[in-house]
Amino acid sequence: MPKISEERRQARRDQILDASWRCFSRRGLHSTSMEDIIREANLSFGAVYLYYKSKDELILAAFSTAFQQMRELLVPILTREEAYPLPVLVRKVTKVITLHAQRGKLNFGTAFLMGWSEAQSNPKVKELIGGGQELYREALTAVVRKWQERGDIPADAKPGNVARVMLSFFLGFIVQSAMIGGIDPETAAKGFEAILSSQLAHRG
Amino acid sequence: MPKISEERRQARRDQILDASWRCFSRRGLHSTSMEDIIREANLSFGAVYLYYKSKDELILAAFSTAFQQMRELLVPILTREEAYPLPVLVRKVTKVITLHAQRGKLNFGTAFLMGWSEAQSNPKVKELIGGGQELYREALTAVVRKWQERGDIPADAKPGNVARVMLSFFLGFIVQSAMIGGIDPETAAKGFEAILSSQLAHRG
Amino acid sequence: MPKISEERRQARRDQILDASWRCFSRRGLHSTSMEDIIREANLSFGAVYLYYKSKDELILAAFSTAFQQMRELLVPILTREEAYPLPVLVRKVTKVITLHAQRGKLNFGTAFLMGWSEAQSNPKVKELIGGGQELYREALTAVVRKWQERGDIPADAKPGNVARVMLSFFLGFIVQSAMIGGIDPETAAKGFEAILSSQLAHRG
Amino acid sequence: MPKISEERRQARRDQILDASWRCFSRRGLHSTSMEDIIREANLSFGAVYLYYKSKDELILAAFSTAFQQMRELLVPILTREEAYPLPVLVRKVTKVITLHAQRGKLNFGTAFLMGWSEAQSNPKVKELIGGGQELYREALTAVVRKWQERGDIPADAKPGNVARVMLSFFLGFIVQSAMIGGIDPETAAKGFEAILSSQLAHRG
DNA sequence: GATGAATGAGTCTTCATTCAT
DNA sequence: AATGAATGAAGACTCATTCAT
Repeated sequence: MPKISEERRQARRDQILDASWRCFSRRGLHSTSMEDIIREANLSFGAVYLYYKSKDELILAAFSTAFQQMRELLVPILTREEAYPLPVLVRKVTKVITLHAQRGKLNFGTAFLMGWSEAQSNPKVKELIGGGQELYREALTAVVRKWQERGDIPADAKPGNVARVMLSFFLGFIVQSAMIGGIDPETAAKGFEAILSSQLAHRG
Repeated sequence: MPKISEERRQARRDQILDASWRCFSRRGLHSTSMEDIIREANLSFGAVYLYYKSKDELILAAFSTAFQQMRELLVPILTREEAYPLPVLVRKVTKVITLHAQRGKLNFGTAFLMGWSEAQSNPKVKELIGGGQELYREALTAVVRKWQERGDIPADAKPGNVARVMLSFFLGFIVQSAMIGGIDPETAAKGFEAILSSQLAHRG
Repeated sequence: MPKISEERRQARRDQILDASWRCFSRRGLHSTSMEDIIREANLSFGAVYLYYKSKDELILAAFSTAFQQMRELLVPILTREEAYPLPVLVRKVTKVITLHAQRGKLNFGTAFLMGWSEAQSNPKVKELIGGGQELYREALTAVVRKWQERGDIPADAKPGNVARVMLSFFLGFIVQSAMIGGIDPETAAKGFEAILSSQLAHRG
Repeated sequence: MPKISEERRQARRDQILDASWRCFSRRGLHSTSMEDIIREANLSFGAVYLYYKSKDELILAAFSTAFQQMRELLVPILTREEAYPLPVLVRKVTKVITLHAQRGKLNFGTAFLMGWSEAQSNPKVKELIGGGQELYREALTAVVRKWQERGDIPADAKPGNVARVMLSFFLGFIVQSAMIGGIDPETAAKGFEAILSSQLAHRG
């Protein structure tokens, strides 16, 4: 039985993860040494290893919580009984992304880019993040079906295709925000409205 | 004046970059050691350092050429005198991305994710890739203007907003392809067509 | 004056030493961490350090008791008023070694090898074990003298020489048993009997 | 193809092994750090890892060569066409052990004790050393058979038993020499002669 | 130009020991 | 007396880079 409370234990874990993200967003995943994190967290070497068995486990936990936090904000928006119309959905989802990305002093948007990159050579990270994206894709497919039911979208369209386009846009919103900026929820919603009002379909 | 011909010199540089990408796509940027690359290229330590002063320089060159190659394929599509209609544009651009990503045996899609991640902590890479994205955004803005001129899109819409949405989509297409797949040019084009045919705008 | 009874104190010390030997025989002296021992003994870090000031002290105590236990079994055999004849002595001593080595589930034979090795770089252990061996050598010398007195061995032989041969054999019996096996008290006694019955002396 | 000659490569490996043994005999196997060895060999960190992949591999090589060297000296003595009489064999074998143990400044006798101890928790070392001991036991069995053929030893004795006794003695000679000394080839031979001249057999 | 052995600072991780509770 | 979280020095090993040949 631990001497410290589960609460305190969780606080320590959070303290370490927070320090990790401050370091990661400054120097990247692999240029951040355990010593960097340890100093940033004001802990000792041994203390960190008391809570995370290895740097790999720490990295996985860092992504896990970061992605989990955002998922908790997004799921209610995506699974709402009455689906939001497309521009509203775009505005709400990108707002969550933007807010989440600017939590505290650090830019969390970079976390996503790091995660996707890490996933290319780290199977556990790939499973973690890939699983999340598949969940979003399914949720978006359900939204598109609701749009079809109420006649917003042609009934003969494949909802999966539209969901894929929407997911691509949201993922790309993250990339564009982190890389060159100049895009925000309002911009994005307006852009989509213009596309929706277009006569382009007749010329495709 | 170099003792070997410029031609031969360029061949060696390409040989090193090819080997680098084979390694990078297998193990990631930072888990790949110079020795990995050197062995993959069948060269000696000294030889590689004769062509690239450091690993950082090699990484920069690797991204530079990789992104340059794709840009050469995309620019003609984006700057065409008569702008392609949106679904056609989507199909053509995603096709280039897909083909470029599957060049040779290695998955080049991962290269983008690695680049974006590296950019977060490597200013030179950020400038290189960010500059490219801004170029694409400008080119897309020009395309949107043409759409407006011919009445495809409402004249009062800001072309930059639509360009941002399109760029987001293309970037996200890369992410989704590399992370969970299940998306291809046809899927993407069909998804956009469904959105264009929608009545959603009236409910936003 | 200790707050817990001396009896209880000794029980705790034994509990720790037993756990130590279980660990040592599994993983060796230096691959066993204090935590291994603490977990094996079902105690806390602080508890162990209450009884042994350091790992070195614990190691010394572990060897001390292990060698002490065997000495208590061997001394009566070696100091018997009427010395056992050589083959009988061999059988009795090796039997004690064998039994002691297989006490409980763990192979105690390895304890000797570990002790000798540790002695090479740990003066206190060297003194402890070396002192014991010198005692055995003296006891064996006394036995040989008795053999001479009753005419078993030539009177002009140096008893110390014979004692040294016998001690070597016993020590080597431990080594051979632990390393490759295939030797037991009966084998050993039979081997010695064959040597004793030989005509080899006349050809030396 | 290596730039340095195989000869030079071997010299480096020997240089490292020599330094290792100087360290091992001073501080023991596990209290010797790679840095100790590196300093002793006047090399750099990387250089040692160029020749031995890990500390474990270095330890294995150290034992392998140490035991190999002695085996090359002992085998001719043990496999001689006309078997040496027992006291002569004892004198010759123990002389080799003694000389080998005092090669250079360091006491190689400790190497054996370290090896046996290490073998208890290191399967590769156990196989290496155990295999060697089995070889010696077989060679000694062959010697005993020759003794029987020429009538030195009773024909009905099992040669394996006598060989086991002899092997035990030789192994124990190493232990006794390293631990308390006071034994040398002459002492050992004299002790055996006394035993061979005894009347003990009749009282066993 | 080309080679690859050598360098050594830097990395992750372990573990004996302490001390506030 | 007892606990176990915390400490931090020390260990094995890696790897970008250099330079004698």
